[in-house]
Order: sequence, then structure tokens, then C-alpha cells
Amino acid sequence: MKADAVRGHLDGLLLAVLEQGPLHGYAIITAVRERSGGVLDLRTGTIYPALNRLERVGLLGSDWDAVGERRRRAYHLTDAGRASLAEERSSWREFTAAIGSVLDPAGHVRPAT
Amino acid sequence: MKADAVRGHLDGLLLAVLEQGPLHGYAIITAVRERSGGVLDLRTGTIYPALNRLERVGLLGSDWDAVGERRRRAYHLTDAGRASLAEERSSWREFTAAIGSVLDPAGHVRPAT
DNA sequence: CCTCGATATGTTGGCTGCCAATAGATAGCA
DNA sequence: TGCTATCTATTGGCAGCCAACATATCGAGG
Repeated sequence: MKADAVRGHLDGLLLAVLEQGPLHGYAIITAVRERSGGVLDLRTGTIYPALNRLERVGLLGSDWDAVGERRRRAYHLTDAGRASLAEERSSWREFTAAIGSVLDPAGHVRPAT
Repeated sequence: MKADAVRGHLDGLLLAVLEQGPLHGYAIITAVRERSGGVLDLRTGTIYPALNRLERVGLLGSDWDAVGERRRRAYHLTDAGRASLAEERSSWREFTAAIGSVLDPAGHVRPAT
């Protein structure tokens, strides 16, 4: 998978892995990697600025917790974040349907949801 | 749909619409728009440089044909282009599977290929 | 005790690749 | 005589992700 394939879909990924509970940055990277079967490997230079941005616009909240001497910042979804995640999912469906129907016009007919 | 959503998937789109026969640039834009149900609306500043690039690397060939006084450049797939299209399709599948499994881990389980 | 890899957070600079804006020409219709 | 559709093409800009870098704690093994 080429490096910056997640371009334009990063926010959705971050919101999605936080849906089931708070995680800190490093754990988010691990979660995305595992849930994608090892295909998606996000970099710190990618997610930390993104997490800050999502918090700034109110989709995420964060709390510092201490593990021994070490500090972790655990991010969690806000209500706005949950709503945004729903939007990301529906626009993802629209996106894949659009590209898919051009890429493979015959093969992507699907039963109505 | 956000403007530059096709980022990273443009080549596949162009190759795919040319699979069934040669088209000129303007017709490619129309074809993509129609096959995507009006969702994807490529700009000339997007496709003309892309078509040139694909020709330069040998995935497309082109011929000028005259319609009255007007000149059109019809692009067609080369053998390498056809092979590349197959690769684009499989990497598209990998891509959607990866993002999909993170975005919606429960809902995209599919029978083994 | 000391080193090394894993864990953990963050910043900066740069580049890729698409878009918006612009330009110009033909053709047909009202 | 315009106005819209058809048709090709270039240029500048910038969003957004990554690579590289910087820093620190922790546990395990030698």
C-alpha cells in the first residue's frame, strides 16, 4: 500500500478506533495497524497533529493520565465526534460506490441496504 | 463529495473508462461523471496533465482525429495500460478493505475469495 | 549497572498531486 | 450577434500526509 493512501480519510479512521473507548496516540497507531491487518501504518507526524486538530474543532476530548512516571494523553469521542463519525461513514460509502462504479461498472451491483 | 477525493485513484479511473474503447479528454470527463452517477466531476486541469503522464509512461496511446475543423485527441489503452488497470483494481480492493475494516470492523466481513 | 528495544509524545520541512483560474478555439442555435 | 456547449491545454497554489528529528520513560537481558 502506498504511503499516503489514507489521505482524506484519516479523520474517519481516528474517530472510528476511538468509538469503543479512549485510547492514547501510540495505542491508536497500533489499533489502526491491527484492525487493517497490518496494511495501514500511520506515523506520529500524521496522527499527533491530526488529533490536536480534531480536539480543537471539538470532535475529540483528551485527558492526561499517569502510568508510573510516564504521561499519556487519552483521547475520547465527543458527541460531535460521534456525529462526525457517522458522516464519515456515509461519505465513505458514497466515495467507494462512486469510484467503484467507474472502476468496475459491472461488478459492484449490490442489493439495496 | 469533497473536491480532491479522487487523489491517488485518478489513474485507475482514467484507465477504466478507456477499457471499452478510445475516448478523447472531454468525453472522458463526461464518462466518469455519468458512470459515477454525477458524483465525480473531474477538471481539465486534472485530467489533461494526467493523460499526458500516462501516455509518457506507456499506459496510453493517442491519435488525433479531425471532426470538421476541430481536432480531438483520442486516447486508448496499451497492453501495459491494461495490465496496470488490473493492478489498480486489485489495489483498490486492498485499499477499501483496509480502510473499511478500520472504519466499520463489524460490517464488512466477507466470504473468503 | 548499562544498554537496547519498545513505549510514548511531539515538531518541522518538504513534496505529491489535484484543483481553480485562465486562455483560446470551433460549432450550433436562437 | 451573442450565448452555450464542445474541445484542448497551462499555470500557480495549497492541503495534507510523511520522513526525519528530538526527547524521555520503562522493562528485560547481559
